[in-house]
Amino acid sequence: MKQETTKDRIAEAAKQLFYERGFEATSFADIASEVGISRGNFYYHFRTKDEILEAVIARRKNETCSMLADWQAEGSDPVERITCFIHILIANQSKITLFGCPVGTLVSELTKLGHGAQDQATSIFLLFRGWLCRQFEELGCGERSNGLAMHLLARSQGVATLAQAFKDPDFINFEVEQMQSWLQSNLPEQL
Amino acid sequence: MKQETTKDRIAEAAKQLFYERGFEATSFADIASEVGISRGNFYYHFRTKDEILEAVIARRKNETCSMLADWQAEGSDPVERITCFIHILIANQSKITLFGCPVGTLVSELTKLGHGAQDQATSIFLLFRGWLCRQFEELGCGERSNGLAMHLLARSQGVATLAQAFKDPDFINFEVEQMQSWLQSNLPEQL
DNA sequence: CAATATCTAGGACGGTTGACCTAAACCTTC
DNA sequence: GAAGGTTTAGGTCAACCGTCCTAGATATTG
Repeated sequence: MKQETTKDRIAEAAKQLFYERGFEATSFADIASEVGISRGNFYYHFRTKDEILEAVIARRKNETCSMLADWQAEGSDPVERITCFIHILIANQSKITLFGCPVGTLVSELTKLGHGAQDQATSIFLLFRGWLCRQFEELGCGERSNGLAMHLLARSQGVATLAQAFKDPDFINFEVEQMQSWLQSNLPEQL
Repeated sequence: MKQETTKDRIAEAAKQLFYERGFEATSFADIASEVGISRGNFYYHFRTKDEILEAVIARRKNETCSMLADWQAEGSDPVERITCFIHILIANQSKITLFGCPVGTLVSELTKLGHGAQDQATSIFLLFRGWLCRQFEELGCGERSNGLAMHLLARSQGVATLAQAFKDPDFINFEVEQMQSWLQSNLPEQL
């Protein structure tokens, strides 16, 4: 692995700030001061704000890919793997309570801004959807697989939105349990 | 009823624009040109942007209140009333596909901005939650009522978020059906 | 050490924003 | 139709935005 470049540090800081404050509300100056560099230097690495956004989305996509690959390796059972997905909500509980889902809120903002990068952001959702779909197929859910994947994705989004709105991390625990029992009761072949 | 004042027209236009483009991304000039008045006149009616935001939220709260009251009047059966709630998703299908849920996206943006009006916006969610909770209580769900209300609210939010992300209005129909069958299978006393 | 490529700092630019002010136009009600 | 409050139009302001430029610092290589 290469050493962490300044460009990486900028992208990482931007990722965090876009998540916490939103894309539009985050200025060059905000990111620069967060990284501890001047705005001019900043401009050397990224010429436009859209370039930063692209880098941030690419970063999130890479992280998602490797996370999904990890889960694929860990659990031999698709049910276990899907459980891994459900548990992101708990792993990121406090951040979600403060800022919602990083992907969902970004997609929503970009859509409202009419920003061209909306599709790129949505493609992160597509990664999850495709991966989940494959898990359900492996479980023998057949044609229903894609619908089940979307359903699970939607449930997660709803939980994140309400947890943020009501500033209630416990709601996440509550709903995660329900999602897991839903998963058990939706398998095609019961024991 | 009083005649529609300029102040009302401004608030209505702001409500629409805040929904479609977001609060931060909407400027005074945008609203003024939408209403067809000058920025100066605009400032006469609302001194600050926060004042407009308050008016917009108050407007949404009033609309929500009267909508809930209407549902209370129409359906004598709590199940029918809850069905009314679920069907907002279909009634606003195309707008939701374009801009998401007006309440959810606003709350999320205000939270990220650290805006003081976040609680006011969340109180719209509270109206729905309280009303739904009362319906479930009337159905005899007892202590579970609040959890069921939150669950339904979360489901709706998730559906709105994904429908917007994937620009897929049909997903709304698909999930609405599921929510209705969920409702039927969660009643305390089956026939 | 010299030469070159890479990185950094900080200032300057047009443009837009929310906010504010003043003067004119529009109603009332005597 | 005069007086006085209400509404409107449009200009001004400082602050900030994304963008761009240049000169100096630092690192790399011959």
